[in-house]
Parts: sequence; C-alpha cells; structure tokens
Amino acid sequence: MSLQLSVDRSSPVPLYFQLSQQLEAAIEHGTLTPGSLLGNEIELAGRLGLSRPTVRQAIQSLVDKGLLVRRRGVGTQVVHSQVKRPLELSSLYDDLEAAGQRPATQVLANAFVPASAEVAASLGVGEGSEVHRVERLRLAHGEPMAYLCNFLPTGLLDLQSGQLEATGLYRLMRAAGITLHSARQTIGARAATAIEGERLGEPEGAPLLTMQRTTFDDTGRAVEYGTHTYRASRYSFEFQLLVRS
Amino acid sequence: MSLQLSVDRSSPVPLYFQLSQQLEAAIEHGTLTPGSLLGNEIELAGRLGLSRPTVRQAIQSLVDKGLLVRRRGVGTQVVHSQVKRPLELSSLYDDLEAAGQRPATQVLANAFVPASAEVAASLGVGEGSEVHRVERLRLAHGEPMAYLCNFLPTGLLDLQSGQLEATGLYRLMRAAGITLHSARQTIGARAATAIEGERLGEPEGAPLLTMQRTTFDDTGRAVEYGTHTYRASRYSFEFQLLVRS
DNA sequence: GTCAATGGTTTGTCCGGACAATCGAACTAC
DNA sequence: GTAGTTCGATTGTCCGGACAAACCATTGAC
Repeated sequence: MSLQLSVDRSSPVPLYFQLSQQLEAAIEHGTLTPGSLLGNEIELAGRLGLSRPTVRQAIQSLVDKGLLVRRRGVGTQVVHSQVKRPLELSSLYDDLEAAGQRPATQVLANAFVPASAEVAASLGVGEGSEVHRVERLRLAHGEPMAYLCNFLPTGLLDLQSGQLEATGLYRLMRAAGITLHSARQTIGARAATAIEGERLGEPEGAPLLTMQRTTFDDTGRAVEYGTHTYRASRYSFEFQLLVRS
Repeated sequence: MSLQLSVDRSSPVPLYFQLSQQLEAAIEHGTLTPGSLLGNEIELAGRLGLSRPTVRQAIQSLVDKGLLVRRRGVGTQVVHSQVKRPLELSSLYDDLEAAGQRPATQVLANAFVPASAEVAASLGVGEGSEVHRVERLRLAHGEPMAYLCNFLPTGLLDLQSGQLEATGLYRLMRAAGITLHSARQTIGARAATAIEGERLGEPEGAPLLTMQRTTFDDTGRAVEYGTHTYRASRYSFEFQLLVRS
C-alpha cells in the first residue's frame, strides 16, 4: 500500500482540496481498496506536514460525498460499493453526451410570452408578465427522446436558437455567469395525448415520463422552470442518494 | 431584529449543533428573513462566547443544507426561496404518513426464495442463494397506491408479517441497528400489464411509475433491493437537489 | 466459560490566533 | 462624468493544541 500523497504549498489550490482530490483519485483508481483503513488523522497530518484540521477538512469533504465513513475509535474506511456520485443537477444534454449518445436538439419555439399562472408562481414573477419560452425536441441517434419546454425570467440571458441547438440550457446559463444552486423536481408519468405521441414518435396512450423542475441560483432566485416529457420506452432517471446525518 | 441566540455549555449537545438548530429555527420561523445578513462570524462568536471555528461549523452545516449562502467580503445571507430539504432516503410509508394519508399495508408474500440473477447482482450475493422476499401492497385511504416487492439478504433481520403491516420497511431496518447510508435508484414508467392493473385497480395499459432501488448501509453492503410500481394517477416523486460545489 | 472492568486508539468537539483572497464602496485622478 | 485605485470589511484557509466520547481488545473476576 503506502499510497503516494503529497501537497504543493506553492500552489494556489487549497491544501485540503489537493489532499481530498488525491484521496478521491486513489479510491477511484483502486489504490485505496474498499474497506481499507485510511490511517489515523494525526499520523497522516504528520506524514504530509499538514495540521490535523486541514487533514480533517479533506477527509470530511469525501465523507460528505459518501466515499468514506468515519468511526470513532476505529478509523476512517473506504466505503465499498458502487456508490458513484450523488445526483447532480445535470442537464439531459450532458447526460446523453456522457452516455455516448450523440445528442441533438431541434428548437421548436424561442420567444417571449406572457406568464401563465403556473409559470408565474414557479418563477416568482407577476402573472402575465413577459417571460422567455423555449420549446425543444431532444434527439439521440436521430430518434426523439424528450420534449422540453422551458421558461426563463427576462433579462437573465439572451438565448439564441443556434446556441440552443449546439449545447444544453444549463451550460448556457453557467456560461452567462449564473451559479445554479438548487432545484425542485417532480417526476411522474401519464399517458401520451395524440399530439404528444406524434411529437415523440409514440402511439397515443403510450406511457410518458414527466418532469417539472424549477431551478434556483445561489441567491434563491428562480432562474428556470421547465416541463419535460420523456419517452418511457427510451429513458429513465437513475441516481444516487445519500442519507444526511 | 437582534435574534435571541444562546448556548448551553452544560448540555451534551455539541455547541455548533445548538447554534445551527437555533439559526435553522429562526429561518423557518421567519425571524431571519430571506436575503438578510447574518452578521459577521467574529462578532457573532464574541456575542455567544464561542470561538470562530465553532460558529463557522454551525454556519457551514446550514450552507450544506442550502439555507445559507456565504460571500467573501460580503457576509452570510439567508437564501430566499422555497428550498425545503434535499431528498431524503425515505420510505413510501413515511411519506404517506407525513402527508396525512393514513397508510396501510397488505403483505402478499413473505418467504425465502433463491435469488434470481438480477437480485443476486443487486445484492451482491451468489445467484440461487437464499434471500428474503417480501411482496406488499401499499394503500392510502383504502385505495391501492403501490405494489412493492423487496429482497433482503438473509440473516440481517427477521421480518414478521405483522410488523410489516404496522410500519415501513426502513423503520424496521433502522430499529434493527442497520444504518442506512445511500441508495441507487432508477425511476421509469411503463404500461400496466393485466395482472399489474388488477392489483392496483387500474385498467390494462395504464401508465405506471416504476422504481428500482438498492440500498446500502454505511459499510457499503447492499441491504435491500426493491422493485416498486406506483399508480401514476395517484403518485409522483417530488424532491429537491443541491448542487455540490 | 462467561461476563464485567480496564485501557489504548481514534475520531469528535472546541479553542485562539494568523494571514490571504475577495468583494463593495468610497475616493481620486483625468 | 467616468474610470481606475485604494481601503475596509468579511469570509477562506491553515496552524497547534487540548480534552471528551466512543469503540475494540485484552484482562481480570466469578
């Protein structure tokens, strides 16, 4: 074992972060095997020339990610199991791209409309005030996967259809300096109407997965509300959760 | 304003936890209004007779929960928005009970069976080895809501049908000393078969929400695998996510 | 042989201090 | 008036130390 750890004090990267990254890499890579002890904090701190609080901060961040477990009187262990990463606030586009399915987007509509009661309540704006409405069809391998309808407050960023066809909405928002912070989601299912079926290439009455999501930035402002429908035959949501202790 | 804060040093409850609870209560109660500054950490520490690290630890826990946002050079603000709590690893039973719907359970089967390939892979046991299989129907207000089929490794705990009808599976597991840690979930949808429809009181072909979940304890062992189907007309998943920074 | 007491190990909590990085606002120069 | 600069305020990072609490294994008593 003996795991190669070191920190660069001249780097602007925080020391605890350097350490947590190295530990995470070692876990990912298999150098630190599941169930193995990490060695006590004090010894580890001494070995690296760091203080115990710094080492603890590094370890704690991995505990929060669910990669490590601490036990008083025992030590810190690597969790063994296929825990990968807890649900990210990811866009469908990124998900598809990561899965190797070349995603494509058709922009069906991109305009300003007055907010309906539902949209206004979700975004926290006045009913009837102007909001940006984007309607898209997401394809993978040329096949329709999902129908996405999103609403954004005006003035946040201007979305060009060309950009929307090239990448995902979240990436555009992040690129515009918006820091996504949290989201409220509802996932359900229903039978496709004739129109929905035609859009997605499913027969009327076919089961569809539905998701509504409101996304907030770090000040708590709602920055996006979306209503999505997915072909249940082609898509499902998969994610991990951690118990908050 | 001037927020009533105090800590009890004779209490066994950690000081940082006392503080974070009081702050959380004040936010929940509206004493700390969204967007308001929290006052700088050093002054707060002095006022309470605590050290800055302790105050920071309290604040950090609320930042992790998504209730507060820190900004260097500015201060710590209360997030305004309806962020409640990030998705818990909760059981359907608890969810229904919290929603005021008196849940009930019918145990349809409760026996040991050899593990199928799917179950064996999920639980990490040998194919064909004995596992505990529990089949239940979950009702709310006397109406079927979901059909639950769960598999558990043998030897973890013994489940009596009487207990299963009185409470949820997760509560029984926690009561048996198992600390639930994380879960891997897949949510999808499909059309009901004739048998499934009859069980849940839906017509054949009606859309059903499906969930598969494998739950792990804090050592990474799989302690439960379940396949659930919900009536989409009566149930949907709702939750919050936080972005990990 | 079984059960309780003991002790060592390790993490949990808490303290006090120091300096750096960043933000916003006031100020100054042009 | 506008743009750039300086400066105070606040959080971010890091240190070194101290004691408490929980866990495990060994020892001891019955």
